[in-house]
Amino acid sequence: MKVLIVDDEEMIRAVLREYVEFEGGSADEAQDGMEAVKLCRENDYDVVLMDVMMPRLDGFSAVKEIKKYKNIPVIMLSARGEEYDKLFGFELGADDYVTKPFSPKEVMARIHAVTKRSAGERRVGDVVEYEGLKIDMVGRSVYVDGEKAELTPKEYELLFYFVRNEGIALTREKLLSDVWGYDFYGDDRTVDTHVKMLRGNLKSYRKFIVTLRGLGYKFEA
Amino acid sequence: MKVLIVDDEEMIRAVLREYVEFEGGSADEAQDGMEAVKLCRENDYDVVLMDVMMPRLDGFSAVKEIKKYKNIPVIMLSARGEEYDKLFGFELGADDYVTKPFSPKEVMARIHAVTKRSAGERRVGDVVEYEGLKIDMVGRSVYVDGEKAELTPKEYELLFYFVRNEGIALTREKLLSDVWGYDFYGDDRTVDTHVKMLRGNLKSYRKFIVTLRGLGYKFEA
DNA sequence: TTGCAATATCACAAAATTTTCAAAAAAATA
DNA sequence: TATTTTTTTGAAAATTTTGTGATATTGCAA
Repeated sequence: MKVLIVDDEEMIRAVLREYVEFEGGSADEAQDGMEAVKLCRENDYDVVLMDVMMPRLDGFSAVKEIKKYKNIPVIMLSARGEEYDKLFGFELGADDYVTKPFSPKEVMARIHAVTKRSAGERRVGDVVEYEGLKIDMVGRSVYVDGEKAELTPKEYELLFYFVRNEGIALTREKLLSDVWGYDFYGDDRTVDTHVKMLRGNLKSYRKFIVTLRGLGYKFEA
Repeated sequence: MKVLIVDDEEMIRAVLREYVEFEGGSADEAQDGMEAVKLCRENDYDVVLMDVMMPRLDGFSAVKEIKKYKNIPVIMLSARGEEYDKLFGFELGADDYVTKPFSPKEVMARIHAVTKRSAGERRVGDVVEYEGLKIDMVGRSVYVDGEKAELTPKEYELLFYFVRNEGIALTREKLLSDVWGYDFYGDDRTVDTHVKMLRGNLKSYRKFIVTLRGLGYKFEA
């Protein structure tokens, strides 16, 4: 497995490289987006780990550039809570993201996930349709029977998260920690309210969001 | 939740302990790495908060030592500016780090994050099938001859517990303590009622839940 | 700053679930 | 077979959980 690690902090690169090599992979390093683009043009990588905040060319722009000519899975580093929102604002093709601070163990798990993703699993960049419900995660738009649904940012995030975890039972805690952020300290029932609003906007397709009594919710088409 | 707080400053230990206990957890304290290693050998903690700079045995060495024989999540507490130290800690098996001065709220959030993370690593068997009985623990759904069975939360939990302990004789006491919780104060016969309901929902596959007279029940396929 | 939209909290009614309990049924025992 | 023990069952009471509307708070742009 060949990995490209893009981060301006040498220590982070070193730690990630160590983990990749420990598992028998090899890694190249780039200090910024410009270098990353250049290396990707010259080499074939199985996956790119890309920091967001970097000098010269930032992670978002680098991904955009790389994806123009090569379809390599990209995992973004950083993008916490609020930045998660921005992630969708850009027209990028990141396949996954990891919030800092991350444990290298977690990063490795994501690498394995994106490199051998099974056919049925969803990626951030997919456009999916369930009956008359069309969801475009890159364009950040949702259509209900052909009509554009105006969702709030949280509603988009929640829906996208549901879709990426189709068929999986999700507790309120899991939703709060993954959609709101691991440092969200608040009421469980906040989830309920947002589910209510989201369901309202999905009109007849509210049925896809199933209540799992005593547990939480699940997206099921 | 049981936490081990390792720091040579008594003030810091006290503050952290207060927050842990406020949230219903309990905390032990160690003044240095040596003490921490000793306590970890003797007790089971859910998470360790470990300072880096300490007399006798520093935080890194302590983590290294502890991780040799126990896989406990460790959060490093490091002073600002110790950039190198943070990452070195990661390499040695720290699961997260917090820079001083930290807000107790932040520390608590990280505690929740790492404890959830290690708990989530346990793989719940994906989908199992016994003849026409299909059980999907991840999706929290059960199918009887292709038709979805609508179970109540306790019925799901009970069934999943049975399946995870296939072929093992389970007393009512054991079931109550594991499925209902060790703090359940109530009638033994409650189990019977739930077994009845569950059997009813499993239709012809009720046969898998075997009554062990004078003992309890067993799931046997 | 104000005003506005988005987000979060809360309380309560409605709905669903869990528990209790006692009678009936079944199994074991003598 | 009669007796005892244990399990099954049904039904009501008690409890928990969810959906929703009202309200408070936050964040942000003008």
